[in-house]
Amino acid sequence: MSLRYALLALLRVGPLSGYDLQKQFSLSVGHLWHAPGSQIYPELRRMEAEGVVLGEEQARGEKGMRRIYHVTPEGERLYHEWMRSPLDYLRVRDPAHLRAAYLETADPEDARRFLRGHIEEWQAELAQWEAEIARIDAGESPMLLRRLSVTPEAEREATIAYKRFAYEGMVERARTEIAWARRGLDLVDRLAAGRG
Amino acid sequence: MSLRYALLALLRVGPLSGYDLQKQFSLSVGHLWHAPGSQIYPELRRMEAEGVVLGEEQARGEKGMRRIYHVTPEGERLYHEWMRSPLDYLRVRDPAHLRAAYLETADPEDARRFLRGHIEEWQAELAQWEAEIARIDAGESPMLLRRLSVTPEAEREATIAYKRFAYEGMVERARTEIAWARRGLDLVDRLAAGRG
DNA sequence: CTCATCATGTAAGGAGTTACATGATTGG
DNA sequence: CCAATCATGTAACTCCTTACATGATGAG
Repeated sequence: MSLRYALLALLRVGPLSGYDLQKQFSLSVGHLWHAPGSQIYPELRRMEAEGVVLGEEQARGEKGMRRIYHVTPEGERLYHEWMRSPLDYLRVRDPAHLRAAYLETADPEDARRFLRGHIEEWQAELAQWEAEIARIDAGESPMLLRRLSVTPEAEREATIAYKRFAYEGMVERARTEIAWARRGLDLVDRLAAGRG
Repeated sequence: MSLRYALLALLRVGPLSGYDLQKQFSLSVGHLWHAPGSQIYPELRRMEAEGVVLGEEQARGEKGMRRIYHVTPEGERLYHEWMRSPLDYLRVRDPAHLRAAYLETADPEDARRFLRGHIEEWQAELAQWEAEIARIDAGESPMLLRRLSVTPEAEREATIAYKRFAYEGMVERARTEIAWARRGLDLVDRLAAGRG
C-alpha cells in the first residue's frame, strides 16, 4: 500500500500530473520505490475517488489534456497518519538466498555465474544510489531541489540529512550483498578445489 | 515464481505432503522464503497438473486421506533448469527507506518510533537466522539432517557450507539494517537538538 | 468426549507485471 | 511531415494476503 504514500509524498511538494509522477519515479524516488505508469494512473484515479487528491483538468494545445493532481486536506491527513503508524514488514521471500542455500545442487560454474550475477545486480543498484548521494551533496538532486524550494530554512538541514540517510542505507545494503556474494565465490572455489 | 522451486528443492530430498511442506516452510526454509498453506496447496495441484510432481493418495485412518508429492523426472529437469538460469531480481520497493527519505515530515518522536520498530523487526529476524546457523553448526537442523541423509559423503561438506552461507547472508543483511537504523536514531537526536 | 493437531482446501481481493492501445504535440 | 516525447490509460495475468470452511484423527 506504499505506492499511495509515495505519490502523496511527491504531490505534497507541489501538484503534478501522472506523467510527471512517472518521471519522478523513474528518476529519484524510483531508486527507493519503483512504479510503472500502468500502476500510477489507476491509483491516482482511485485516490481522487477517495478524496485524497484532486485532479485538475488542464488544456494542452488544441485538444490535448492533462490532469494535475493536488493533495487535499484529507490526503494531507492520510499522509501524516501513515508517517505516525508502524510500517508493516513483508514476510521474507528472498530468491537469491533461497538459491544460495541449495547451491551444492548446481555445477560450480553455474554457482559462480549466479554469484557473479548477484554482484553485478547489486553493483548496478549501488551505482544509482551513490550517484544520488553525490547529487544530494552537490545540491543537484532535482527532487531535493524541488523539495527545498518549498521548505522553510529551519527544516532544510533535516530534509537533506534524511534524504541522504535513506540512500546511505541502500548503499550499505548493496555493499553487504556484494561482499556476501564475493565470499560465496571464494567458497565455490574452495569446495571445487577440495574435490578437484 | 520461486515458490515452485522452493517446493521442488524440499521435495527432491524426499516425498512430502502439503501439510509437511507447510511445516517446513514455517520452520527452516521459511526463514528464507515464506509460504502459507493457502499458497502451497494450489501450487502443488498446479505442479501436478503440469507433471512436475506426482501426488500419491495415502489413506490415514478410516476416511482420512493425505496426498504425498514426489518429484517427477520433469520436475527434476525443471529444478536444474532454474539452478542454471539467471535470477530475475525484483525492482526495488522499500517502504522503510521510502519513509526514511521523508522523515523530516514526521515528529521526532514518531521518527524514533519508526526507527526503533525497524531495529526490533530486524533483530527478531536476526535471532531466527542466527539460531538456524547455531543449529547447523550443532548438527541439529532438521532440514539439513534430512538433506544429509540422502547426500553422498563427498557432497556433505558443500551441502552444509552453502546452507550456512545462505543464512550468513541474511544475518549480515539484518546487522546492516540495524546499524543503519541506529545511526538514524542518532541523526534524529542531533537534528532535534539543533532546533531545540 | 473433547481438544490439539492433522489435512486440505476456497474465496475475495490487493498489488504488481507485461504487453498493448491510442492519440496529441513539439522540434527539427 | 516525421520522430520523439507528451499524456493517459486498459487488459490479462501472476503472486500473495487474509479470512474462512471443513472434516478426520489421536491423545488424554
